[in-house]
Amino acid sequence: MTEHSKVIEEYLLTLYKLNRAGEPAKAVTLANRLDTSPPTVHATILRMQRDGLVNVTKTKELALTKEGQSIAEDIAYRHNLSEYFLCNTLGIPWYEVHQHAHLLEHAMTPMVVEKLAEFLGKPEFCPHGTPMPGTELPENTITLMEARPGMTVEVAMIGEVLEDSVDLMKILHEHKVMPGKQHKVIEKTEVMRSISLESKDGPSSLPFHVAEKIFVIEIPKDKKRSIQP
Amino acid sequence: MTEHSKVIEEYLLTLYKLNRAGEPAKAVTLANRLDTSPPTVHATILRMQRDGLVNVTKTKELALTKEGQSIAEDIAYRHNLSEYFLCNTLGIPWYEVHQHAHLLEHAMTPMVVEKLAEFLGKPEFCPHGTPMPGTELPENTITLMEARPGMTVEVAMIGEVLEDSVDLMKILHEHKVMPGKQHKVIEKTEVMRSISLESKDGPSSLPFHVAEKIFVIEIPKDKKRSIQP
DNA sequence: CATTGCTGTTAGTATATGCTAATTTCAAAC
DNA sequence: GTTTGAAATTAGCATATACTAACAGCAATG
Repeated sequence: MTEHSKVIEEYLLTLYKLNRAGEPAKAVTLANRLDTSPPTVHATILRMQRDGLVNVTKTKELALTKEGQSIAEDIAYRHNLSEYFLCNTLGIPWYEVHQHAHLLEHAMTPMVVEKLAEFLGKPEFCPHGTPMPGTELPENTITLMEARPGMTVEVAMIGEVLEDSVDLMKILHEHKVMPGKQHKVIEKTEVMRSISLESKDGPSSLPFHVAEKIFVIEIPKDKKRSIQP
Repeated sequence: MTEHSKVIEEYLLTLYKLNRAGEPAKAVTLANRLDTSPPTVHATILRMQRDGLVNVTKTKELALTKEGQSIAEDIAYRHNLSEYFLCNTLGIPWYEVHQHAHLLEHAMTPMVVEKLAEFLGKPEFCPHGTPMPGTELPENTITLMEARPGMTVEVAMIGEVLEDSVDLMKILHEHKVMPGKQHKVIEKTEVMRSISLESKDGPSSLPFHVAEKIFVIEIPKDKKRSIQP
């Protein structure tokens, strides 16, 4: 497993995240996510193919090779571990750790990863609730879009796409829409294209495109708020 | 203070260390330290001049500009802070933290630096005894080369040039030639070009070129070993 | 003073990463 | 089936970072 440039690592991680989110991994998507021109993405993908990191299907889908997958998981782990550290050890707010981890993830030797993981107690989720590679969200996880009015849900994970906007993250933070917090689904209006919630910290309203990226678990009535006194 | 590439940061840091060690900063030296060909160094220095990071004197000496100096200090701080963290928090052996810090130093945002410094209690020295920018070694620090037989000395700092060789560092570690440890200077032989020491952990012998890079403080007889029970 | 040798510099290349503009391809829509 | 529009690709270029080979400049040495 040779070392790869920051750029290549970024591409690998993005492909990995697209896969996990079940979104099609095409060159355009990379161009958008990475804020890079299509020709540049094209050239980079050629190099990645040459180096055995991705394969391009007939339908132009990008598929990670074994090697590419393995490296991508490694980067994702370093990223999530960094976020956990920044948040829980250094006390940087959970809604802005992403950007700092973004740099650190490319600068950790295997020894640092190992020792840091030990120090942190081998966490299985990052502060946004994203499971480390190898770990999964509970079976009964649904998106907030799928939750029905009347349900009480506990936030499990804030989709990684949302992490890119610190502003949005900050708003989620202010409304306590964060892993571990419970909210009651009040209504889902097509006209406003938004979902309104109610928690002990007050009401919130989330547009559909955001609700789609928030993963929650339904809490049976009798267990409501049992976790948060 | 714009952001600069890893490469430029390396050049700046190397120039900074040469300055502090009182060694002349020429292009060849950079080429050797950075293990890079002279033409490459030449080209890079041109860019650094263009960007106002260094000036080249008539005698071809490289001098950091205000800007260059300030950035270099910042990198040195990030490096030393990383080493301290890796050693004292993660428990990575002091003799091998350098290589890991070498990567981290280029990947820390100002916020991470600030929070990490707070978390670590604002240390003033790295595990090799190198003072953070702004801090100085005690006035009475001398090199081991300057110490005379019969003296008892306490190691203050392992010169940064030595850090590059993990093998050498490991040997220093095994002989407890590390910051805070006391040794008695037994003899200094011109023939062997080495200095022999004796500590409670046993005898050691250091070649002159190494002794030149080890900084120590003389311990008055009546205070011998007062620090290490 | 001429030679030797280190240092610096030029010339010529290569690769990774980026861009814009233009062109091709292909599937979906009319 | 032809049109249309998004996606992919090609062409052409720029910059940072590398290298080797060749040459220039200058100081120390004989």
